[in-house]
Amino acid sequence: METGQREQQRTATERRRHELLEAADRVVLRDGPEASMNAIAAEAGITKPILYRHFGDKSGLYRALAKRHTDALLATLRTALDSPGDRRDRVEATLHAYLSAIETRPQVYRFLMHPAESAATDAEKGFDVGRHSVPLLRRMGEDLGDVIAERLDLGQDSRLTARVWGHGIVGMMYAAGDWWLGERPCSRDELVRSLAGLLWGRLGEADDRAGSRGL
Amino acid sequence: METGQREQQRTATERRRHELLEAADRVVLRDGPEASMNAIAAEAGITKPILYRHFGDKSGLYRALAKRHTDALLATLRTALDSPGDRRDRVEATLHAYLSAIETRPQVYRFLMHPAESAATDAEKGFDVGRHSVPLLRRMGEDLGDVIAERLDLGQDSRLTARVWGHGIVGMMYAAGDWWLGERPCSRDELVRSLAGLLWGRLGEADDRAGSRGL
DNA sequence: TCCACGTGGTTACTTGCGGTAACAGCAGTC
DNA sequence: GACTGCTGTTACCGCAAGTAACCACGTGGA
Repeated sequence: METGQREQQRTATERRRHELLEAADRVVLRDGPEASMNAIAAEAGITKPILYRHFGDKSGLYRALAKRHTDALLATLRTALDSPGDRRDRVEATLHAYLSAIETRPQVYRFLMHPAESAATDAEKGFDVGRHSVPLLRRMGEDLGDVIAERLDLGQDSRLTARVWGHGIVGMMYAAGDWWLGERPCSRDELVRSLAGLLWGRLGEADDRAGSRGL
Repeated sequence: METGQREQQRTATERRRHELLEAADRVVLRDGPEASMNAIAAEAGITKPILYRHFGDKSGLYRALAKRHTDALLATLRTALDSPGDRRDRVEATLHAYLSAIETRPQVYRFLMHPAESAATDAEKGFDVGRHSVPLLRRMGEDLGDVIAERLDLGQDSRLTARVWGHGIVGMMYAAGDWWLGERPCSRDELVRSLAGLLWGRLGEADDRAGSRGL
């Protein structure tokens, strides 16, 4: 009755990798993205070279870490995007989901958004400039663009418009969220409603202030 | 007939500082934000300690550098915001100004947006968390929020709504611009029109695609 | 039984960068 | 002439990324 020994063997290295990622996670969430490889190795109870065997270099480790959190966040947003209600309800639910995520785990958020990356480590230098790690913002923008494209009819150039909007809306959510997280100028609900109002065209409808030259 | 010697003396250090910034600029634009202090010093024809005397530390130098470019960009945007035409014309002109700026000098843009910062160098640690350098995105958001607040009447909570919109619109411009700069999926004009359409409420008005569950 | 070998682990090193200490030349000023 | 304040230097510290060389041990043939 072989208890799948060879299969355990096969996945042993993956499980080890997973454990190392858990340790790295703990350290990064405690010390921020500038956590040293030494510190991470120590947290995992081992020494540096093993980390390098598993992840190549620091940015490799960070990419693996970022991927986990990014996948989780994207899944959450997808769920919100499929919530019941009309279109505006869905949009507001998605904004809520995003803001709630960054609010409850700000360290994760900081790590994902400001990884202090570098990449372009000579190897791919001059090869694919600017294509460094396809970070969270891009992936969210692409995903939202896909959803918009498949659900909305935007006339001619519909696909392109959907992508533009995907990235634009994600950016709006990002910058407003980042600012809000730092200053906390209002409740989450107020923020969501203001942003939804913006997306629903209140900017075009608003009255000029008396005496101003108009925006 | 003193030729204002003491005044020249007074500004001599500032002029030196300016020269050093010029050199730093050249190196950063060539090597990216990870340019070393040694490299910058060499470009300026001097050695490291002088840089440190002038700017304190690396992030000090980077802040000085960023401030110059940020001020310039903000002035450009202000001008566009004051251009003739109706509100939508102004918004489109501003989007054009921004995209044109990042298009013509992408290295400057990358440097400003992804400075790979760190700050919190023990001194202010635990003091003013997250207030690290007030980067470009924040300043643009604040500025736009001010302009909106002074020119538009947004009902109750007008000031707050204006700030939210300022940051939101800037973020939209940023993320869409970043994506566009990397992929170049369309002309600048098409991008501007798509974004303006988004801001003018086309998202709320668009039809659901046949057979989809609706966004 | 012994040997080869992959695998998880270590110590000890190199390289390079941010940052600093200590010192030297050279104005102008009391 | 001594003092001050600027220019600049060489030479160093500390630390983090990344690597080389080596160790221990369980397994699987010959």
